[in-house]
Amino acid sequence: MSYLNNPQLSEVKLKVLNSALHLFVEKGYFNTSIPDLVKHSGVSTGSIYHGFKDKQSIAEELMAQLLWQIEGEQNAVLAPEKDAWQQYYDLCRWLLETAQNHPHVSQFALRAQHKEFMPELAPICSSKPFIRLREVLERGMQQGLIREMNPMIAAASAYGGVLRLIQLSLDQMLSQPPLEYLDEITETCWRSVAADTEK
Amino acid sequence: MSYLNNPQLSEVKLKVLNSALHLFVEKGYFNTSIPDLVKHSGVSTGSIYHGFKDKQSIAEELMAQLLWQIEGEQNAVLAPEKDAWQQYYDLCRWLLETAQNHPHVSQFALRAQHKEFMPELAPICSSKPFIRLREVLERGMQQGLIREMNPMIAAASAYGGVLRLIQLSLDQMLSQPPLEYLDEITETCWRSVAADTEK
DNA sequence: GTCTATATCTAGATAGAC
DNA sequence: GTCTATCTAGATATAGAC
Repeated sequence: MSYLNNPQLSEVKLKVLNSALHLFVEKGYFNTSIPDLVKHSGVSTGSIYHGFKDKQSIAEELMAQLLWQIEGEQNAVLAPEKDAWQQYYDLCRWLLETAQNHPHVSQFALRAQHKEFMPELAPICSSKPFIRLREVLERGMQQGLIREMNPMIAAASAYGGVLRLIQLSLDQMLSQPPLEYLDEITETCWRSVAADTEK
Repeated sequence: MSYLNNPQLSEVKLKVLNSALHLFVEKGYFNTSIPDLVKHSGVSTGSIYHGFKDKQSIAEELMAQLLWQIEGEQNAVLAPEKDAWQQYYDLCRWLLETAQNHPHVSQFALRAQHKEFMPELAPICSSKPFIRLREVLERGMQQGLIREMNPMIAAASAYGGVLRLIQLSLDQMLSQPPLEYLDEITETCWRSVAADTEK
């Protein structure tokens, strides 16, 4: 089952967007020509340009769809009654799951240099899903589970390790699939921001 | 003073490489044309192609020069007599310094999707400087300053936060220049891998 | 709405004078 | 070694039949 499956979208648009996700990640946006998309998707040039204004708008619609789907999944993962540690753990599991089961999605959302082909798009780190990652840590500070500190530092430290691990995984630098490291990486990263429980 | 200044290189090659660094980061490799390089460097098309085989080899030589220079600086930073914490701290200061004083260098080395325009280049995380980052942590484990754990996890956690902070800085998401966060981010990230000194 | 055929343009790369 | 002028290929995008 492919990741993109918004029933609002026509069959051809879905085909094109799925091919775009595949090819943009495998070859890069600029190395992917419209004829490449035609070949991979089975949709003709004319139909592509009937559905999309130009090549850039394919990337933009792809990004919008992915963000929409990511946001939905993230909301489903976040159970408000849990404490900050549990929320953090669940979010990290979801991040690693996505990297494992839909590596192209992670790669496009996290690694692509969007500025180069979507100049007016806001950077991914100011997107809703990234903001919610930070919010979990801020709740953790209010709960006393995380020590008081600069929220940006806390976010960089708590999620930086996990995101770095995902990048290493996408670069084939790990011997195991990413989820294998879930407990070890979350416990390790959490220590960096956790309040001292000793005293 | 520009970052690239290897006296082995001819004046024109240096001009071209410095312009390439600037333009590849500002506009991206694929959005930078040879005429763009001509305009920015003041070197003519003919001279560029006299010095370089093709556009790709400009990027390759740029990367090679940067890695060579980075490796030299890293060696100068690493004082072998210091303990692992001090080495880690010095390396992080050097990373943040580079991001602050030569953001284009950090951006090209850390963020560019090299695979897309230099297909046969090894990923940056398997380069010598990245390996040395990991070695410092392994020495830390031998010294008992870092708890025993998967070296990849340790590296992802200890450096992931710092690298993440650098990315946020390059994305203009921080209010202060990166070096301002040096102590806070290193102490925070180090906690994640530090051995328990209590017992 | 979907297709094929094609127009147009710009990039990378070269030729050849100096 | 450096320059200008130019070639050529392949990309995006369009036109127009069905």
